[in-house]
Parts: sequence; structure tokens; C-alpha cells
Amino acid sequence: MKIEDIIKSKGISLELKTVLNLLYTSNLVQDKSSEVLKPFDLSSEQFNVLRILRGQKGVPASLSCVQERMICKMSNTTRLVDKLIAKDMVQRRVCKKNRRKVDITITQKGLDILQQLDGPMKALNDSFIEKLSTKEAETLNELLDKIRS
Amino acid sequence: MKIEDIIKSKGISLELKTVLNLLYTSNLVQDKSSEVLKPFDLSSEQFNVLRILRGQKGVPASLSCVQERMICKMSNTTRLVDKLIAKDMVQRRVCKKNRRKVDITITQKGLDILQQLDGPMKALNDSFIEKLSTKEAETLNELLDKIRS
DNA sequence: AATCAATAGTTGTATATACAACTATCAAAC
DNA sequence: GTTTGATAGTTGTATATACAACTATTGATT
Repeated sequence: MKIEDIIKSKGISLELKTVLNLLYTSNLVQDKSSEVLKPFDLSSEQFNVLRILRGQKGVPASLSCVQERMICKMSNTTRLVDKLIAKDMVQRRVCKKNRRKVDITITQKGLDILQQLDGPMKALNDSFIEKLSTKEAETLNELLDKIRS
Repeated sequence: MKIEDIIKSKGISLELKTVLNLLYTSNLVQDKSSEVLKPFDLSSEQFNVLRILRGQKGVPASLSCVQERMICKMSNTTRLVDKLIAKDMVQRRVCKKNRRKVDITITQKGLDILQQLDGPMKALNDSFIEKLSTKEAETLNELLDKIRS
């Protein structure tokens, strides 16, 4: 479905159309991701944080370091991590070098759950991007990078 | 800033990279929009609903008709409209032809506020898309349409 | 006309988010 | 070594969101 058919407005500028297209498409992707994550009782951003922590390969991350890389910067990182701690998926302790900071690491249980999700989430991402050629996907990344620049 | 520098992972697939780029970029756009809307005490989705109703050009819309076109389908449309009614920006009455439905219309106050927002919001959207040529913006729309297809 | 399923919204409730105010720690200046 | 400003997280609170259960109305079936 072309974006024009979703928004049902004819005389719309290219700029507005493009922004709405971006928002609608991103939202669709997010909704589908949430569906996959739901049985695991994980929100999209919680999953993202787990993935960030796994990427640290054992090196503890501070809250602000996690927050920097989160998709939604506004949300309350302390409480998001609280939820993950309650599920035994991450661990938090005071940083020895700077006692203002906290060291956050993913637990074995967190790693196990991520591993279970790797397949389905990869399948989902692939299902979106397989509609594009490699060249097109690269172009899309370039255009999005430009918008953020 | 290229998406690789934000997510700080080297060995990431093109598919995942593209999806993350989409989410990050869309979120940035949404955050900036919220900033513009904040002084008017409107959320991004409330603004979107007002715009949908203005597009109806006087023809009342049902709740489900509004919901269909909302960016975030999941949210509770009844209560979102409640908020707009409380601000006198929209009006709701029972539909005469089908008393299960409601007729929602934008009020003059709603139209006035939208008009005040037209300038700043257009400036914001343009600021994102001006980094792209017309050709590139059209390509972006095509690629996003493909992802949703 | 009575029953039933489908449709359209509303309401209850638990959770999440946004934002501001707060506490604790550190680093630099005096 | 005390004061000060900056940094890092936490907590309080109000609002928003997600999801399910509910009510009301309609259209179709018997």
C-alpha cells in the first residue's frame, strides 16, 4: 500500500509525505517486533537494551552509556533496567572506579533469551528488507543517515 | 552521524542495520516534532488526529475511521479524542444513521491551533527533507512503500 | 418478534513514559 | 580541607498506552 492510500490526502507536499511515510513504516516495524517479543514478555526497547549489553561482550555499561544508544532517549532508563533486573536478565552494581556510576551487565539468562529470540527477530527483519535489493537497502541507509545529519 | 556510529557494532547485518536506522531516524523526527508541539500541549498523535479531521473538510469521521489512519494503531482512540474534546479542539456526537457510531469533527478552535502550527511544522518537516534532493525523497518514499508491502 | 453474532465504542486496570525534583559522588578551585 | 559546580542515577507524580472486558446497537437468522 502506497503511503498516499494510507493518509488519503491528495494535495500533500513531498516533505510531509516523506515524514509521514517514515513514521508509519517505522511504526509498522515496531508493532511487528512487539508481536514477536510479546511471548517473551519483553518490550521493544527492553530487547534493544539487552542487545546493547550483549554487544558489550562482558564489559559493563553505565546507565548513561546504555541510554545514549537507546532508540527512545526519553524513557526512564533506571526503571527500564529495573524491569530487566526483576526478570534476572541483567545485573546492576555500583562501579568501583566511580561510585556515581553503575555497572550493568547481561546475565546468562538474558543471553539465553536473546539467543532464543535471534532466529525469530532475524526472520522478521529479513522479511522487511528482503523486499529491497542489497543496493536499495544501502541507498535507504544513506538517505536515512542524511535525514539525521 | 552514520547509523554504524550510533549503534557501535561492527559485524551487523545489512537487514538489522536498516531496520535500526529506520527506528532511530523515525524516533528522532518524532522527538523534534514533540518539541514543536509541546508549547501547544499536544502530543504527536493528537496533532495527527487533528490533521486527519481537518482533512475531512467538514465530513464527520467515526472513531474507527480515525483509528485506521493513526500512526500508532494500538493507542486508545476514545481517550485520545476525549483529551481533544476537553481542549475544545474536537466535537463528538452520536451518529444519526448508526447509533453505535460517533461523529467526530474538528472545532474552529482546533482549526485555529492547527493553523498556528502549520508554519512551524512545515519548517520542521522541510528541515529534515531538505537534506535530500527531490529525486532522493521520491526514492525514499518508494523504498519505504516497499518495506510495508 | 426473539435470538444470535458482529460491529462500534467505552471503561477498568495494570504498566510504561515523560519530566522534574532530588540524592550522592566526584573533580576542581580556593 | 572546604566549598562549588558538574556529573550520574534515582524517585515522585502525573499522564499516556496497551489490552481485555464490557455495554449498546445493528443486521441477519430462525
